[in-house]
Amino acid sequence: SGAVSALQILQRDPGSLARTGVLRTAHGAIRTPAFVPLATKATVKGLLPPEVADLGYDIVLGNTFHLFLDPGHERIGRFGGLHNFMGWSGPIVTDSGGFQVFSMGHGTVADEVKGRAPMGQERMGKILAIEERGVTFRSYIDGSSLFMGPETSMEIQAALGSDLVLVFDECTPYNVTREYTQRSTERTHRWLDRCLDWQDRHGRDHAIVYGISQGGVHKDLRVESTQAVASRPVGGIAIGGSLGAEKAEMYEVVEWAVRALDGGADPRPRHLLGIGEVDDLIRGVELGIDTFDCAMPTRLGRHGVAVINDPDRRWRVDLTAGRFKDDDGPLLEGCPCPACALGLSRGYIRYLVHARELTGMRLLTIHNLAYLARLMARLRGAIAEGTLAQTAAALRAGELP
RNA sequence: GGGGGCGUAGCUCAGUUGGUUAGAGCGCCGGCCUGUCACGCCGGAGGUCGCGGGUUCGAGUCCCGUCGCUCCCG
Repeated sequence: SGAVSALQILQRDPGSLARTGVLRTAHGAIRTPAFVPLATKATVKGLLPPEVADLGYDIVLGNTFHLFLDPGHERIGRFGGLHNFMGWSGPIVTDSGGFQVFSMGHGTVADEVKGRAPMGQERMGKILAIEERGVTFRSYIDGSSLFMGPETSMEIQAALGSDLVLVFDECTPYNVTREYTQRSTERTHRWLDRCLDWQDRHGRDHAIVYGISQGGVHKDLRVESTQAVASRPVGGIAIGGSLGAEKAEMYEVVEWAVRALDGGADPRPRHLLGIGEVDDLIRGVELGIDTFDCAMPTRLGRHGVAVINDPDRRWRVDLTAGRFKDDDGPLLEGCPCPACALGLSRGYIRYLVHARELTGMRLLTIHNLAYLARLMARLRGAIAEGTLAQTAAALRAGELP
């Protein structure tokens, strides 16, 4: 289709579906492919906006569901919108709240895929009903019963003033029947139309509305869903829902979705929801993804895990392990990030994390985000220079300091 | 000198009228975290219940002695 796209593609990689460009929004441009740090509750936990920008990030992600519960979108609206409220002048993407419907019922993605019960006691029983009109759930703030539907989500995101708006969807779980996935996906499409109707009547012109592809891990459903989303006047396409239990399966599902977009030629921006491990970002870029978001670098950082160039250990080192108590070596040899530049030892950082000092969480959050920012910058540069294949191979081998 | 209290896991403590493989929190060790409810989740190791006797079918629980700590009065 000849859809107008906010994404200006500057270079395509001849050997893959990858592309690099600039995604223009009312609050500035995003260099793509890009990783988007999470500012779920109006802050990248532990960091100030200038620090996030200085690490090389153009955009952050806020969460409709959480900000709706507290402090409320109307209050944020009175503060002039989320940009003004949190002091971030760059682009903001807001997740619609659809994923929270999933997590309130199933816990984390890893738990659901592995068939484990949700972690914690408070996770279950929060979803009261998922119906055609929307979702009724119990507030974790005060226990009250609240409702969110497509129109609610759009209204909240409008009040927040987000630049990239994600439509309200149901994130389909892995452990459900094909029939459930199909019915859920079709309902998500009807919700998409309601979101677009709302946008036509009340929306801000400069907001870029992303539809969300569902269909789970079923090829026909995934392709149909992606094409259904792309056939609507959406400004971007996000890939969501269950992507499978293993990475190989996930890459396959993502490729089905991207190839369903005019064989990968659709110029509109594509976002891969919730993915952010190092090898997944590399492959995602090769599969033509423009933006990613993920809790991994920031959440793991707060839990004492650093992202490092160690492919054999899932790119991680868990500093809370006792063996680091007396480790006077650097977090990552040769790392140019602001945290590593201080010359602090693994032993010190382990101690801070263990003592639950905020500085420990900050240092690892900064390091992890800096690592992913460098990774994405390398990938963008490689696509522009036509060296993606070699660069991706080097990055997979752990050659990024 | 007289009287009271306490000694249970590395730490702080629970242990019902004596009843089966002695618990918790924290710490320790290991695993986990992919559209985030920051300070989380799961699992594991670890104690001859200060020591010595006694009563009892059975004692961390009762009795005696002893050692240590602590409080009050002289």
